Amino acid sequence: MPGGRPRAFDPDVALDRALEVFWRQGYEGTSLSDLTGAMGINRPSLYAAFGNKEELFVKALDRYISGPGAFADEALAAPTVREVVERLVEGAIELTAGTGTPHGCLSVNSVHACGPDSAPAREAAIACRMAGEAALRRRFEEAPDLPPGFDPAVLARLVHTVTDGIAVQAASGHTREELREVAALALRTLLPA
Amino acid sequence: MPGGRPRAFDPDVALDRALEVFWRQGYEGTSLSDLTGAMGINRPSLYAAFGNKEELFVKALDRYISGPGAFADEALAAPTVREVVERLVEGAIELTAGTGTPHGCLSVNSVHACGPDSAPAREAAIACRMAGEAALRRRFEEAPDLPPGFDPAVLARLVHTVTDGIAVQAASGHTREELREVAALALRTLLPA
DNA sequence: TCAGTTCTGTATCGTCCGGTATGAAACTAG
DNA sequence: CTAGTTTCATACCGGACGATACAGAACTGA
Repeated sequence: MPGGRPRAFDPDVALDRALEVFWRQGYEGTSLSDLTGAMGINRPSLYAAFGNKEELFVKALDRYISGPGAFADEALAAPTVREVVERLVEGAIELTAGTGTPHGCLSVNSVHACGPDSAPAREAAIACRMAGEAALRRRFEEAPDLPPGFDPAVLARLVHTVTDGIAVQAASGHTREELREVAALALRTLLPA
Repeated sequence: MPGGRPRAFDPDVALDRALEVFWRQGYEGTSLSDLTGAMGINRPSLYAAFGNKEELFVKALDRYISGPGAFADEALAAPTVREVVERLVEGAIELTAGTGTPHGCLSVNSVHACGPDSAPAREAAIACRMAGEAALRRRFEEAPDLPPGFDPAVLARLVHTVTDGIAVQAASGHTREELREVAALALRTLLPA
């Protein structure tokens, strides 16, 4: 029972590099050469470690959700409905228009990978999005401070719609400060303090 | 001075077919074979009539704006700020989640075509979006009924953010009815009647 | 030392990509 | 009918795509 030749790269950092490329260029806009170049490995190593382009994307998406996108789950623990929404919106702005990371949202981006060969990546992104929206709805359903006349499911969908819109605006060049103004107006009209 | 062999296809119809393909599959997800197949013409005819893939996309985007997307300009003529917003949001829902057309928004979709070869298409989409947002801002700047405490530029950006979000939601499978509930909540909190 | 195993590097596979050369077909003007 | 012009249809271009075969290198256990 042997050990074999050891890996010359760290799969975790390689996956982080892959995530960064998918985030910046989208699933359809990213080639294997882009990936191997950024990951610092060659093709057979990529296939041995991550399967293929689709599986690598799914792994990168998981890492995106549990890394840069972790604020979304954490926000649900905030004590009030307003704070939950506030932290979600602010987190979305930081995620999609912050410094040091590509502009836009990997998940929103991947929803728009609708070419014939991109169905698996697209469906993985949609599944993530549905799960996030369902969690937000459940949070509102159990909220004693939900304002009267607010349907939990509709509010969750509206918040999700606004964060999606923020991601699109960030991807098309709006700055963090511009989006903060938008978020402030949305918050003060939707849930006056 | 001659006439030459007459065209065997109607360029307007062919452009509409191309628009439909770009709308459904995105710029990066659409190949020339997809286009020629849907347009019912062959490659040299496409190049002679429309230039190349990029130029064809820009022409299709123009048609999208002046056709299915014409509600956006028309909405600006509504008498009140609230009606302008109402018509924009309802038009966005109909455009992106209506029947008989692909789900999602061509312009929002194209913002996410961020591969190395898609820069021209992406920039054309962004230019369209900026022009639309600027027109909305000017409409609000000249509105006597703008509620106090509302910055015209920020309101325009927020409305645009919501319509962008609606497009993303539609692209990821939400129905027209679900989005109507979202729009109703957004409207009644943002601009109470 | 050497068989057994795993990874690396190169070179390549077949396919599809966007784009075009070429020649026949279909028209107009004389 | 012919010359000139434009479009159509086929067949093809070089290159990039995602994915892999293969051989040598680097390790473990005996």
